[in-house]
Amino acid sequence: MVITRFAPNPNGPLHIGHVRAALLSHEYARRYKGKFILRFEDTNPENALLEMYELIRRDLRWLGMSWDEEYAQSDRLELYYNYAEQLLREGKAYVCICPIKDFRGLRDRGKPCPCRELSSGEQLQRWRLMLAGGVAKGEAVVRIKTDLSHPNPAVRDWPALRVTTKPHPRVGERYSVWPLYNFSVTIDDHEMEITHVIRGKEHEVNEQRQRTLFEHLGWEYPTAVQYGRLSMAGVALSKTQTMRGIQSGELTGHDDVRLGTIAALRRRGFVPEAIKQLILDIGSTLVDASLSWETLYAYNRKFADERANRYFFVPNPVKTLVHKAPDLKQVRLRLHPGHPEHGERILPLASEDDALVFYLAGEDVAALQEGQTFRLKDLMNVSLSSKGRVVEVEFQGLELADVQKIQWVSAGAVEVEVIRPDNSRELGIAEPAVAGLKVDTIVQFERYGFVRVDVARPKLIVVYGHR
RNA sequence: GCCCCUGUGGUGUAGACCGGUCAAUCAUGCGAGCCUCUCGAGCUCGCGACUCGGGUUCAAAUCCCGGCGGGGGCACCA
Repeated sequence: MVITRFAPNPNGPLHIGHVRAALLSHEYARRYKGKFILRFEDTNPENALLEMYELIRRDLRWLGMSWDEEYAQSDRLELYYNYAEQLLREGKAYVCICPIKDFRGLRDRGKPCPCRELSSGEQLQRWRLMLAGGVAKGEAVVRIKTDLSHPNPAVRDWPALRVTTKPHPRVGERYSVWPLYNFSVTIDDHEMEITHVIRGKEHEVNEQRQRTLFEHLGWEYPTAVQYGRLSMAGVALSKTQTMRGIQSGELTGHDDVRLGTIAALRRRGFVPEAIKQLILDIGSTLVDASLSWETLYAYNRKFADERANRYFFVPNPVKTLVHKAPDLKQVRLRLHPGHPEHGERILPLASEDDALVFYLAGEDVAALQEGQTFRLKDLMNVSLSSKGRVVEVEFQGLELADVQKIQWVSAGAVEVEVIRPDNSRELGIAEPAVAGLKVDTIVQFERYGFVRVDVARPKLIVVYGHR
């Protein structure tokens, strides 16, 4: 049976790069009717954050993933201790108390450090002292013995467990000896009977380290698949940078629209199917890929266009008077041009003296020439008389004409604030029907773009997704 | 510096393991047109690539060597 896992460090929000590991692993397990495991790799009490566990689960669920088992490595310390002790007893690991500089000097020359030569009895003694809290942070580390002539110094006698005294957000001060990444991964991948490990190529050296431990324990290494780095134009994906930005207040949170986090993408109205499809299409080549926003938009449009109802939104509105128009009170339009079953919306018309009153987008007005005929979309043709502080136009007819069509707002305008992808704000007004929109709804503002309702009350705030 | 990986159109990919069917797939992008009362969607046509040099071979995108380019790692982080 195929068993895969996604093993995030709960030290920050998931971004599109992490999702690649998760989605590929999940998809592989599901495709072969196997098992998918979620495992929190929270063995560094220094940076694990309690709120991230649920945030990560939420992102995974949102993307349509489900897991058959869930673990947190912070619950499994005794297990790691048992293996550490076994390795020390069998002479396959040792407790090193050398200053790190000295150790590296020896390692780089392929020489053993004095600790490596001690008997297993002495190793166990040191180990018990570590466990009992008799060793300060940084004073001792358990190392796995490897071939000291390995061509890559980075894999020689790598560290497996260390002392860390900071309380862990989940298990508090119960432990002061914590396993390091390569150690706990190896133990868990074997204990959980993982058959396929899918991960980024930054783990290439780690894989070599982990293989040495699998050999010591007589275990078989799972099938490993690696993929290259994923970057997005103009987006910092790094967790540390993200967390720093949030702490300094430069970013509004883990869902700041400028970020490439899943939370940010969700906020901008990307649908999970689009993200999933894109990631699966990118696949798992070892070459680094730089994703363009255009591609992400294209994937999202495929889904969003079908679902999103249409509304008129007018940024930077300019008051416009239509003279000689018939006395119309309202117009009724479809919510979605291709889906009559979505229903209709009503746009009431305002009048002032003998004229109908509209609001048009400032940019649209600026582009119009005097005398030019254009169409208030779905309503009437008009021609521009003059552009003052108020724009004056003259009614030309109701029948559809082959002229430019622009959206408009008349009576009952609703104020809308749009959060742009660079986190700047654009203000405008929309037709009254938007007042009933619920948070999270994705709609299309015609000729403007797809937006997602971020806040419904008291003021309507939407986040811009894309054209 | 040392260890390792990788190079197909603007972008993302298929093909490479098992050389010929590849004058190279699909998507996106861009251009033209059709359609649609959106600058959105849909449809049609078009543009655009095997990093370079050598070698092996009847035959190389595919195998080998070298150059150049890109990336990762060299943490008592994950």
